[in-house]
Amino acid sequence: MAQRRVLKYAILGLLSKQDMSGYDITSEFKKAIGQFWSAKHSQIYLELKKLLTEDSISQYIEISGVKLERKMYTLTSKGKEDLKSWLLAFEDHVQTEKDVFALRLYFLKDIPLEEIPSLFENQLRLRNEKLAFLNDQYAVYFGEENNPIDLNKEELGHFLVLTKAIAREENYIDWLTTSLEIVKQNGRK
Amino acid sequence: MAQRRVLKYAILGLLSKQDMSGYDITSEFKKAIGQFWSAKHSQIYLELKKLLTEDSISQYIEISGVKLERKMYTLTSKGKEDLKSWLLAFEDHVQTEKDVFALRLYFLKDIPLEEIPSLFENQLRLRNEKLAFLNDQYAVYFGEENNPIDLNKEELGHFLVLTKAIAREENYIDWLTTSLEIVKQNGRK
DNA sequence: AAGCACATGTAACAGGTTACATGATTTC
DNA sequence: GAAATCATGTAACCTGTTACATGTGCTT
Repeated sequence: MAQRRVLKYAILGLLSKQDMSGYDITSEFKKAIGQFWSAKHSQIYLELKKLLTEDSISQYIEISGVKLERKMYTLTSKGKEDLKSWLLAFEDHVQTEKDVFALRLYFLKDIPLEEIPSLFENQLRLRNEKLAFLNDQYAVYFGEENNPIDLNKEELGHFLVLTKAIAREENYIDWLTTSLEIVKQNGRK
Repeated sequence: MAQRRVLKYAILGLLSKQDMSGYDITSEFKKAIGQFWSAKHSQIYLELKKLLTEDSISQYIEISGVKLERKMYTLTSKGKEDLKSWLLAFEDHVQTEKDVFALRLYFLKDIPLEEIPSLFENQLRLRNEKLAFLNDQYAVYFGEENNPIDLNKEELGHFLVLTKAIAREENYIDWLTTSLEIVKQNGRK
């Protein structure tokens, strides 16, 4: 069974930290958590509407400035229950982590040899940019703090996710570097 | 821009190795390439129909046994062109690699401390099972061959994708192991 | 003859992206 | 006053999953 309604639980999880508007939720998906899940504002507003009718969240209005309305959302007790049971569920299998670059490399034989290095170099550039961004984030939030044992539970979730993202990118870059060498040597043979 | 019609190109790529039926394509997604892209048979048959009307592939019938029809598909010259230009395209950004376990960990503060180790252990079990499967595959295809420089171009694609999948799982397992220790120590403080 | 793998298809629904549409507030 | 950001929403379309539906061929 595929994992269903992940966006629902991502939103409930964000709201369990603090009340937010649809716009705030959209912004969160551009930060740390966006490394592992994201959605566009159009989808988020629809999901919020659905969560309201399901009584998992409730809404109130805040005014910014003179008349700009921010629709703020809060978890209901049902929403808290929904979130908690989702967080405690055991996964029975890992889903395919889709990766278009790896897919393309599988079809390597149809790529002219001279085109391959620039494909790798482009990917390396993108991955290095992402890694630099993640390292910046790490420095901002955990720069001085070199012992995660001192973090509170909320910070710890952020820490684990950031270190996961960093490890993932470093591992990707290592594989790209090694593979590029192999392909170059293979081509010279 | 999100990457569009990836399934189309995955199918064209598979057909560039040899003619296949919809069933064969479905089977391929259960092997190495399924680590990076997959689809259900229902979606594959629809996509094949679409590719036929677009003249990217053509169809012929093979009979197995007495009357079981296998609809075989071949790349047309248009299909080969489509595939080639997709393989040479530069990606302008890396997409979010969705990962539900990491998402759940971000919401760690809402998980009771005593439940956390079993969540990690479940994930470790799943990841270790996957790694064992991948290592088996590696042994089957590249067991004796310890020098990828001797591989031909078709085998090289397979090699790179398999080593990528193995590296990904090893990296995941390392992070899980380290993180579980951190969470345990953090909880004792 | 039972069970499993081979083989193809459709329908309903769920999830996600792009484009369209509008207006307020802040910053320079 | 222009531009960027804040803020919310809908419509059309594309992608992907689950369930339904049917039949053949091989192995034991």
